[in-house]
Amino acid sequence: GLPHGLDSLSQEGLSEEPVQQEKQAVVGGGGGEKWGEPTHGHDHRKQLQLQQRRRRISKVAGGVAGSGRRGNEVNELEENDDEEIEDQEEIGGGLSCINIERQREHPFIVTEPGEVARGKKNGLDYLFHLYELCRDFLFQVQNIAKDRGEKCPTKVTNQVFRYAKKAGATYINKPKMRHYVHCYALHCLDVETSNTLRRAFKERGENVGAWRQACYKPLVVIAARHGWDIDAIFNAHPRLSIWYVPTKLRQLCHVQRNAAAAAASSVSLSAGAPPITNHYLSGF
Amino acid sequence: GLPHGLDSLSQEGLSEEPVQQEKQAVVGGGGGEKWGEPTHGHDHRKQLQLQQRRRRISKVAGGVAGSGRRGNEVNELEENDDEEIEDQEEIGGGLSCINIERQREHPFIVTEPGEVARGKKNGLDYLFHLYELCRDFLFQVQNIAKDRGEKCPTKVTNQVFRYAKKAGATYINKPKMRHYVHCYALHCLDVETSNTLRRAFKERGENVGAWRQACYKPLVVIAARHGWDIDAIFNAHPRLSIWYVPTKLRQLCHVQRNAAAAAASSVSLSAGAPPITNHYLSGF
DNA sequence: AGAAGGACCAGTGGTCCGTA
DNA sequence: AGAAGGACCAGTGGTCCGTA
Repeated sequence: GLPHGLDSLSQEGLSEEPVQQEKQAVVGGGGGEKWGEPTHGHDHRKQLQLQQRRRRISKVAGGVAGSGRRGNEVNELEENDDEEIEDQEEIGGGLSCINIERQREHPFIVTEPGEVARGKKNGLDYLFHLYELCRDFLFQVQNIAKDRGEKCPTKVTNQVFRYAKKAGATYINKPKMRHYVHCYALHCLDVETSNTLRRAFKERGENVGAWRQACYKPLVVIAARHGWDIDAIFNAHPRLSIWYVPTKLRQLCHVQRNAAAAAASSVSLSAGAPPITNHYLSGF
Repeated sequence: GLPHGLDSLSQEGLSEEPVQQEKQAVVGGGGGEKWGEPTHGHDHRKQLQLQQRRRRISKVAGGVAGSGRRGNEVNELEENDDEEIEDQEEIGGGLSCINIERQREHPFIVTEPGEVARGKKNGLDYLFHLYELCRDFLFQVQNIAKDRGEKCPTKVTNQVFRYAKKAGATYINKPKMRHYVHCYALHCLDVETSNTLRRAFKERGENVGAWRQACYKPLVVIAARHGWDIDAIFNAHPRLSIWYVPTKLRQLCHVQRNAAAAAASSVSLSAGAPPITNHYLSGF
């Protein structure tokens, strides 16, 4: 296994207020492995990031709710959905609209296994740790749902992200987690290869985007060994089964399966035919 | 099992045109058990049912599509989604907007196992048969998805209903199928009880709604025997696992579980306490 | 009154693109 | 230029309620 008991690191340019960011310490399951306070971010007061393409009015009400119009057959069961996790403090309410906190997480850099990122960066062990946190949040949402006799999610859904945010884990968000799912998948399915890749890309000084791209190929190789069924591969792994298979990974497996089949059939037609190369996976 | 080779019955007031309603005979899987031409409906030319609360413009484009904005990383893969199942003929296009065909299915009546409904009615064997048809349509959608390397649905989703409609099975629709899922569940899980219930309700001259309501109780009893896990019960059954657990059934199981637990604990407190009665399940 | 189903709607999966 | 994530959008699950 990897060394996970990383040291606390300097929190440069961070934490001007006691942000409630470790409220998820209450999380059940994986529990106590205190994750060495990485260089998060989101504490520095800064210009409010005013992305207002349309700016919906909704303040994202309810919580672990069902969708659609409510049935009224058993309506004695209706509950006013959970505000149990206390509200985040209102942002941008009063006068000081200009100078309000809303900082992003520090960007990831390619780190070796066990290595903690320096400066305003986050390392890959921390990235993978976020996936474990999401898993814990899913477990909590599942327990609440079971307790209430509601539909129980099997995957990390919007509902889980909403729950995580309410619990104070503001550094978890859907676009980020979905972006790196396949990297986490490689880490789960073949740590050796994942670690080797990390070391190689760090040594070469590659950026996170290049490393992320490179994670696809070994996954496709694994898929090939399992009859190209990437869904089955995800579902068979206890930590991976809760994540949706990323669209691009699914497509790559599909393309490669077809390419492999075409190559095989052309070989069977003319025994000396050259293999068909596929350009999606070149560049590693 | 039940006698499924029912005789063809008179098609009173039906079929003025060769409606393409048996196009799903191409369906793979369960195949050939020709289901005795029940008194469907939807052939009689009648006043166009003009439900226009808002009347969306959309003509329900694409088919087995993914949602959201398309990724452009592997965009050579983009396909123009399936119009493979030919379009239904345009309805309400020209002059004769008034006198156009759009009839509903005949209503269900409570029939015994093996009994075919008389007159402009449909029987319960036919109802259950529709669930098998949906299963076949799901298989087809799954095969197409696998073939294309797309996400593969495990349940009867909107996509499957859309596919069924395109395939000409206009008598299949989501509200109907969802409405009677728990009746089909009882039929799957305990045919004996289901058949007994049908005979009893037919004899008493009860309507379909009353029979439908009565199907809940035996299911809750089954759930009690399986630790109240209605999801597990559905998932364990090959024909049932493709259907979402109906909200009301889930709620009833939840309420009954709590009631049973309360009763048990009150018994353990004072051995002679009266059982707590639950009114959701009375009336059977 | 009893029932079939078009149409609606809140919340989903998916990811783009304005932002820093 | 590289990256984080708010916000968007097409299509979903769920079922109401205008209709016959």
